[in-house]
Amino acid sequence: MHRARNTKSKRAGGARRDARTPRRARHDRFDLGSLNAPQLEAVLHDDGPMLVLAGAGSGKTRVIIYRITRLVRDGVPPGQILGVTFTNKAAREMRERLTELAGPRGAEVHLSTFHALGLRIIREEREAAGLRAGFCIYDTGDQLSLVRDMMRQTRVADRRLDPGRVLEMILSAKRGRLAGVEVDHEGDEYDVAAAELYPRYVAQMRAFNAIDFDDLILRAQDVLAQPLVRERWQARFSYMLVDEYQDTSPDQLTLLRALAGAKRNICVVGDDDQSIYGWRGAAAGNILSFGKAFPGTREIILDQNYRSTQYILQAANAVIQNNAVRKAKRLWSAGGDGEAVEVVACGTGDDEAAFVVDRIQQLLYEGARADEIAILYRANVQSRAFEELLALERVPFRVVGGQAFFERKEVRDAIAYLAVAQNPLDEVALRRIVNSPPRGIGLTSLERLVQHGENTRKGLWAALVQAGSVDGLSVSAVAGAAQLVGVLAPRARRLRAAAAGELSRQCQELFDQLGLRDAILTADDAPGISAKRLENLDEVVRSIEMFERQSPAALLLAEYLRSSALTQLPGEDGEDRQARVTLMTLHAAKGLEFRYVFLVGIEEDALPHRKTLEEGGDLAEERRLCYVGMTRARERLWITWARRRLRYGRLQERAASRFIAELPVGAGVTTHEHDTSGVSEEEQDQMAQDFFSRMRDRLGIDD
DNA sequence: AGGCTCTCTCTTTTT
DNA sequence: GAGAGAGCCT
Repeated sequence: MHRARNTKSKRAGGARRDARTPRRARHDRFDLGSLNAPQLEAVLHDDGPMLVLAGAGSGKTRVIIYRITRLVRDGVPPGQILGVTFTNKAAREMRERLTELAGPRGAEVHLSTFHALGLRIIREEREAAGLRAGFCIYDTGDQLSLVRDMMRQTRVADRRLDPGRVLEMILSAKRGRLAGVEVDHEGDEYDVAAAELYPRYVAQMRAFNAIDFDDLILRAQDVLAQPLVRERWQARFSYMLVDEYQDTSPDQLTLLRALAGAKRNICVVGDDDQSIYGWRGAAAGNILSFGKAFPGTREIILDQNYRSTQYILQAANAVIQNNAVRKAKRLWSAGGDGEAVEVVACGTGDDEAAFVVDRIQQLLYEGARADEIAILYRANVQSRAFEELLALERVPFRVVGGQAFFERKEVRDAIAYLAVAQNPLDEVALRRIVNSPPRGIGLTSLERLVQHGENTRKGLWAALVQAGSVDGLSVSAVAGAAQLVGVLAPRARRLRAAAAGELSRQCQELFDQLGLRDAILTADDAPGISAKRLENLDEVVRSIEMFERQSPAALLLAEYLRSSALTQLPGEDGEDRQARVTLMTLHAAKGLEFRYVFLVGIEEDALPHRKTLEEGGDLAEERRLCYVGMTRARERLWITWARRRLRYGRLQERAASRFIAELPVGAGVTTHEHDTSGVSEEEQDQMAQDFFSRMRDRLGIDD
């Protein structure tokens, strides 16, 4: 095995990269000879369950694509193959690479997210799933609105309880298919509130003909519990492949088992060391006990890494091996050692930002592209200091994630109008739009209408239709209701029946008639803002057009609404040709790779996050997060922390993360100080060395 | 109904 | 220190 030189020129680095990243090659040609032994074994495996433990950068996706292509080449009808991913993005990527490798037949393979798969089953088995036609899907925002409304209405919890937390409790009871929420501690307001609201939540969802994201999995599971239905679906898919298996929940596993049936041709691919979504229901245990769920499982380990240098892998391995419960594997690479991983102790948060931005500028000066560089952190707030300095220094950058997407009120409103047109029982949507744009129906009037709707058992929409006979409404409210009903009712039927080609036009007309554009223009936002919001509104109509073009004609509106709940509308800067430095959370970075990576703010309370430590959370998951971050780096990795940091408005003393102490300093990892507050270099070095020997002592690690 | 001030908290996030 | 949300005031 040749050892690439560590220090030499960019050219060497470039050539080496080409040689060892065949999986990213532009035109991947089907060539079994390009696979390593375990990869080949996974691709050639015939029938029966298989678990592929794919370490970071081990060519995981490529194995999936190759396996599918191989099955198709061996005569399996592509329509009989089901590939399941977690995100739309992953599904899209897989589709592209598959069509490239397998040709047009690759397009016939079913690739979908878990939730889209659930929806498909529920849609086709709607009655068995206990739903009426035109049912709608509630996203997290809708769920929260519902919980807030319920809290207001029942008064059970009108004090300052966090609706999100109440919702979380309701959902976890629902996931566990419990009859109710248990009141563990007599006095606990949250227990009491959740116990009271749980049955109401279920009843409301039923009344609104709505299901939430969890229901997509749970109801599909219910439907498949019926033998005839199950057999039908089992017959449809003869081979299943599941990506990112470490992120599956127990419910998803149940669904998979039902689909796999007696054939058990199920291949799951994942990495227990990259399980970082335990907090949202993923069961890392799924991957560890896959062999129990499917006896006779063939287990394959992909531990050859094609991404990072030896030093980076050694450092990452050293950290992750401190996790007690994991599948033993150790990433290795045929590449060279590369440059040492640098741990940088900074004086303050400002020093840290200065160091990172300075290094970035140096890299750019040496010819690196900005999009080969990433700054990764635990929590979104940590991006601030880096954003500011990068902006000041005019280094192009983009911040991934945050919220932004969510709060496009005008988009949500427009969609809510369509949702009501489709399903007048959808009261979350109806409440949202009833007074937006303003029609004189304030909170008091709305509550009266809701009450009337409940009393008559006909719902809010019916109450609006007969607003004239509802007690205690103001004249303006009655007029407002009449106006809303007058516009929406006659259009609703035509919208529901609209075929491809007319739906988008009709929506546009509806929006105009409702005065959505005017409302945006009248609102006294800054001119730039209202222009943006108008654009967003147009974007809605455009997305409907897109949908019309690629969908079969029947029930277009209902399908559009459901699919828009499952796929985020495209962000603003989809196509951006300029190379930019990427700033994002460690979570968001999973699955990506960069030539140069800065892991910043690696301090106690931040990387093992305070909350995890306090709330008896999962320290191992924090360590995996660190591992995920480190393994994003191809060539160079910096890990930085600050001794003092301005937080919550005050200067805080900080300690390096315990994960830093787990690094093999001296063996491909170097440390140094970056403190501008006037300490001499010798002192700084001494401090760093002292720090590490103290840390090692404390943790009982040999030098 | 809307705007203002006070108070509280301060992960991660896809579907 | 900053943003969100509740409550109070006009």
